[in-house]
Amino acid sequence: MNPGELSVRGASPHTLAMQNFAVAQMFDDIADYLEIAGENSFKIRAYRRAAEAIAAYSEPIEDAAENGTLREIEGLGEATTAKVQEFLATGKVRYLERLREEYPHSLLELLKVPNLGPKKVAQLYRERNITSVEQLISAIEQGQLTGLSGFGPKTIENLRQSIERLAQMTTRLPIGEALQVAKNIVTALAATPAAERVEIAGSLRRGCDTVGNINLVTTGRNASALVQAFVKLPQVLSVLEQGEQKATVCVRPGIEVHLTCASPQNFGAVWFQATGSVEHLATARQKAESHGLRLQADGLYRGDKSLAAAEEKDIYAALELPYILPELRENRGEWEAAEAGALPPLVEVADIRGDLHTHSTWSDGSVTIRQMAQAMHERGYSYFAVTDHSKALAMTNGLNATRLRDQAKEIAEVQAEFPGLKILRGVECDILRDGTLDLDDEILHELDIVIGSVHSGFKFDEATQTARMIKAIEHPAVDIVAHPTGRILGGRPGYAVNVDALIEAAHDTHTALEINSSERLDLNDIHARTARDAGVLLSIDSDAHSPRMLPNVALGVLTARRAWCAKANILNTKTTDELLQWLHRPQAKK
DNA sequence: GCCGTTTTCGGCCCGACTGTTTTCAGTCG
Repeated sequence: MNPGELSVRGASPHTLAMQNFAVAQMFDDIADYLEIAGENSFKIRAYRRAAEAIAAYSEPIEDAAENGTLREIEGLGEATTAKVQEFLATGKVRYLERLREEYPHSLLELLKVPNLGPKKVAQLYRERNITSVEQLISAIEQGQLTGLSGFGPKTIENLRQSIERLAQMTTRLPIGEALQVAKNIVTALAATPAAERVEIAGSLRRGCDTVGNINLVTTGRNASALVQAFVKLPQVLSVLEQGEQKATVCVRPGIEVHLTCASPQNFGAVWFQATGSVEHLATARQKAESHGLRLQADGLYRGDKSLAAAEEKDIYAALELPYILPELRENRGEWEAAEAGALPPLVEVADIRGDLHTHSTWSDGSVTIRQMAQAMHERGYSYFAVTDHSKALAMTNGLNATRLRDQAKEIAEVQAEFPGLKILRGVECDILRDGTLDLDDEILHELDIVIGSVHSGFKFDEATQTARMIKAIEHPAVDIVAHPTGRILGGRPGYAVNVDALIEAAHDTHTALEINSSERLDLNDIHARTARDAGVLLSIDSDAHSPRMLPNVALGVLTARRAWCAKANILNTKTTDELLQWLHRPQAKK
């Protein structure tokens, strides 16, 4: 896809947010090319910062361009401002066009292969004329890399495995991105005259952490007009299928959006079918049969007679069951629970009273503690924890004991300005390779809250990794273990670790485990369910490095709901007093 | 390329690991 296209297509008023995305992408592309070109690393960082600044900008970037306030955005200077304006005016940037003439666009895909950085990509291009992942695979298979300096047998084997893993991960879209894409289309479609109701269905509605494609269900007076409007949306790159009642389009390479039009009378039945899961539907069909009913893709039937099912609850009612929420529809016990009248009450975003994992400019966060406090206050939170990185993570300017004590002074000042918001002194302390913590006990015990995290040693075998993490869980100072499996959606799988053993240790030591709501969603729904069943408290945190990441907790809440979590299973639904009491809990630590 | 400032240019994000080397380059967090 040519990112330039996005901007031209993005001119519709319903896709303003896409402009920020497209402009940020433009700067990221420039940075990628410059890396391959071996440019000055600070120049590259300047372009990355510009990309981040625009992605983080909360208003449409074209408004800032019109108002002449682009330069006020931190990270944009003379050169980048000019490029934003050129891009908005023409959909192109000549500087980037020149880079594209020099380097094939597919080289940027190669950069996404783990263990393959800009230097090696440039080398593969110069010395073997390899310009794409496909060509790299074939070169490896045909032994064309042997003799290339820096590419020994281990490196080549690592690359082969990296490409395999990458292929597995890029076929599915992380839920955060999928929701953005879907909401954008829903908004645009809902604004067309033909639409009455537009709803998200499929795995996205069930809150799965990644989705293969996006499903939408609509009603409207004129189905074919709706389909027409859908395939003509500015986001659509190509139309894959088009009928009277449904259509499938491609909105990003590999990402399909299916639209099904339903009549208002059977909307519930169609939405139910389009939501899934396959397993939940199979059980539903069996139960329908035992009630003398038939569930089909287009509705609910008794014999040949179509029964009205305008809402999903009509389907469950026909099965003499209470409504089952989409997040539970996985055939993981929801039918039995529904029959027993024991469906769990699920935690909601509104139950979250604070955020226990956040960063500030003291380490790698992009805003000050004061700015973060203001954002927390605006969200209506009762408390939040400042948990910057510890010194082992040197790249993030991690804190030692001295700086943590200096930080305490600033926290006290900001605390005085926000009397209704409890600001906890914390740290995200690295769990070192041997399972000890990066800071000594004296400073850790001064803090209100300590998060333990793994940021190194990803290649340990399972037994070593598990023992290392249990050692940290057993440390008396550790309150929460963050992102316990280390996975990044669409980025990397987690390290090898026995999560059941971690959960057991967390249970024995009254330690909470995190559902990290950033691009990780770690723990995932399955592990979180195990933790919940074991009575381990879960903390749904944003891991925010800027205020714009705070709303991500909604994704963590979805994961918790898929794990059958109620409010009581979540640490940060506690009131401030309850939380402070918990932080002083008697710990069965060894 | 951006920023801050001493308004004209120097500083900006570091350290460990891996695999390849034969003393270090590349990648990653």
